[in-house]
Amino acid sequence: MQPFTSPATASRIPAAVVLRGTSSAGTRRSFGKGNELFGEGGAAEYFYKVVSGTVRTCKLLSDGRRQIDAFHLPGDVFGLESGADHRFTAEAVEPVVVEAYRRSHFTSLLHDDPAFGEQLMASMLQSLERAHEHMVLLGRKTAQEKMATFLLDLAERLDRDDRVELPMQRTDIADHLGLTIETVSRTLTQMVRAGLIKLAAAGRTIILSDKAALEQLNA
Amino acid sequence: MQPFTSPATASRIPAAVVLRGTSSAGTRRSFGKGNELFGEGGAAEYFYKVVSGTVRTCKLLSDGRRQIDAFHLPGDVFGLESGADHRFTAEAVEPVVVEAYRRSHFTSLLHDDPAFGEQLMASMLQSLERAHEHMVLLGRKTAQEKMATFLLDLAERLDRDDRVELPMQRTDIADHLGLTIETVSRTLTQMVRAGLIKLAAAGRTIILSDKAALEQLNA
DNA sequence: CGAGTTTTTGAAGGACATCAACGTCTGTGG
DNA sequence: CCACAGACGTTGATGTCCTTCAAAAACTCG
Repeated sequence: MQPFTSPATASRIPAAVVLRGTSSAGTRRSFGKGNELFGEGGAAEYFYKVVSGTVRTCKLLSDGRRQIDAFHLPGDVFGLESGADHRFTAEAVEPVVVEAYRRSHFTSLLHDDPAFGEQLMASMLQSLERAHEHMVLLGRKTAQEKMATFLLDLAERLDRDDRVELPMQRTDIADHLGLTIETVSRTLTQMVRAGLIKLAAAGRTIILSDKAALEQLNA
Repeated sequence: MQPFTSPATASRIPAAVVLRGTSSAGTRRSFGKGNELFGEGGAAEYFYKVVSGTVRTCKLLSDGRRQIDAFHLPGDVFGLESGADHRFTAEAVEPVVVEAYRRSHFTSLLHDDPAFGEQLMASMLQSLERAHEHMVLLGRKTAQEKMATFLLDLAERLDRDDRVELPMQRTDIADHLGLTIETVSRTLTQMVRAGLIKLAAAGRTIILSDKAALEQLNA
């Protein structure tokens, strides 16, 4: 249903975001567009921090329905598990560079490098907050509201004021917002007609022309 | 839209679940049915561990739409925040006893009592996993599937094999599953007719008569 | 340029929501 | 103990937002 896109595009290594406040560095790794960083059920040997690019983490139901629980942008940490196995899949939305940390070092890191431990705690708590926020979106918002929230959030996380370059395609957005690709497309078209946004670069760039209106939809 | 239920019912203090693997204990507190433990936006001075009873944590949209992100049962930890304020509201679904920990002790606890710190980490990671699982439910499951998942999960967490005593009312279930109260009711009725469950005790007890079928719906 | 992929648009249908009324349970006071 | 009021839950009729099915348009990249 959701075939993994072809390997393609080897990735160049861009400006590095290094680990803050600690000396212990992870291993750097690159992944091409569509490649899997780890799969649901696989051993959770490492956890990751995005250096550049975008990662999606998702879960699948037996019949192929997919939920993308988050897109991870540079600086974000993901892949930490309480059990031995990964509970979701992580894939590169676009060419990605990550810093990988051994999970086994996790506990010892916590003790030896309190600063690092706190940073991890903080990023976990942030993930949790995002998850909570996203549950409101999935459970209680309309398609328009979902889209508005998504665009505003992305703009903020990408440090863009009113122009978002989408790293992901419509299918990904749909599976993130709990919609179909058609509804995503239609909702965007409606927003264009309503003057809330403008589409550019083959729909991959979105200009937030009426941010106030979008924020109102954000409820 | 969602009026907080009347105070009522003062709570008796039942068998205690104490903090495992550490000497540092929190402060014990009781809350009556419907009472607020803390509110969205309030200072996050404490975080909590449920001793007995059931707590719901929820978020509200400006127009009153509500999303209950989780029900917390005995042993569960909730209320940890990365920022200074609570990002959601916590209320007692039924009379509740909790153990409250000062958030300010959080960091020091982490250093002084590694066991406690790890336990916290683990419970945060568990929350995160539950959140991910719940996002799949909210974004991609049908009403029937949502209900099946909810019932099976609750049965497991309550250590019940095939009989669930619901601590919460239909409205809470609806706001947890991203449905309306009517759909919750209708879905239960359908399941009764299909022989998957039986209702007892004024609909507050649910007997899982065909667990296999429910698990199939659980996808 | 042309094949494949991604996105958009259209028409029709369905799952769930909304609006409305009725039934049932709980607890309180006569 | 029973009656009654208010809360909670169920059921019915109707509506709508989003999905599904289908096809065309736009874009990508060899």
